[in-house]
Amino acid sequence: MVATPPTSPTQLDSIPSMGRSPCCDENGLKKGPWTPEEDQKLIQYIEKQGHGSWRALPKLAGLNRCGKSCRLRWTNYLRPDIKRGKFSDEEEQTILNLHSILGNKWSAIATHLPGRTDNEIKNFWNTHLKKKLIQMGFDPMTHQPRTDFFSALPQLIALANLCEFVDGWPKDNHAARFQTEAVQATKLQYLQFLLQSASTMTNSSNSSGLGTTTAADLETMSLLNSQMTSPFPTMAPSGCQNINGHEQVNQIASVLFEPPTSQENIECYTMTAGFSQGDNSQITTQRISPPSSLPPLNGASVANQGDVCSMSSCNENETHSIWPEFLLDDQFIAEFA
DNA sequence: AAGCCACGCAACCGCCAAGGT
DNA sequence: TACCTTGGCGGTTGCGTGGCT
Repeated sequence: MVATPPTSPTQLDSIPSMGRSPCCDENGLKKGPWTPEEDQKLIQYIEKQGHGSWRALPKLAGLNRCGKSCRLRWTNYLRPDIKRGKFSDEEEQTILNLHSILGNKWSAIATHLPGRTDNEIKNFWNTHLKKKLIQMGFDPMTHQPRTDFFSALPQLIALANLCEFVDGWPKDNHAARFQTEAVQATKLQYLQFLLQSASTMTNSSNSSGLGTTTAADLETMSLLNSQMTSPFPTMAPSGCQNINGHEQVNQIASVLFEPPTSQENIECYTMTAGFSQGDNSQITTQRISPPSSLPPLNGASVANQGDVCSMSSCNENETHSIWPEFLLDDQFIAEFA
């Protein structure tokens, strides 16, 4: 079988020095971009003899290259089973899922994507997926929502509330649109956070490590991830409904809002997320330990040790205070799914 | 038309682990 | 056991390209 060099000779001829230029030529060995002639020599030799010892190969194949360079050229570019072209949505999703589990183990990830090289996946990650995750508010390394989200959220919400405050004033299109977008972004981030927290819990409770991760675990994580990484949360509530029982729901609250652990009273911060619905209800969250530089919004409260931050539906004008317990019920999930 | 800049990607570098002597 | 060789991996670099001003 003859491998087709992905870059045609004419293309290469027109590109005198693609990629990194030769920085030195230790031992007189050539470095830098491969020419079509070199590619042909390498392909022909490996097809006839196999690569055997990479160190010995260059001499035997008549190439003035080091073995390492030959191996790299073959495995990343000339190998006949390499799949070129854009990554499909399925491949992208696979990379995201595997990266959330394996991290930057590109070679391990590549074993799950036939025809794709670790180098290609790595490049795709660095140029596309990483940015995509960042744009969506996720830390690309941990796949968790960025930890600076809640510290940035109050400003966002304060601005949104400001718009509400001046509701009586004539609102221009920009202000109205900003408020809408702020609310949308808040909703998106919040729901993604919920899902990710659920995913984390599922992962940690069902498996103690990679070696014990079951197919069911992977399936669950994959499901949650696929919901999480969609451009806008249109997920069905089923992902959350997998979490059975009130106790686990309260664990989510713990993860989300980090209840106070000290004996001292801690200032509580009220975040009005403003998830306005047709029935005029809102989702209101209470958060412990606000950024000290920002004043509390909408009526500060004091939380005692053991209090669990709350999130519940309430009417627009209801006084916000510490709720006795966190309740994430199916109604909420369904309401905002 | 020219300059600037961000992006994509091939290729190199340095390190590490495994296997052989 | 220590050293050497080899292959493999992840991080990084730097050039070409295309879009924008």
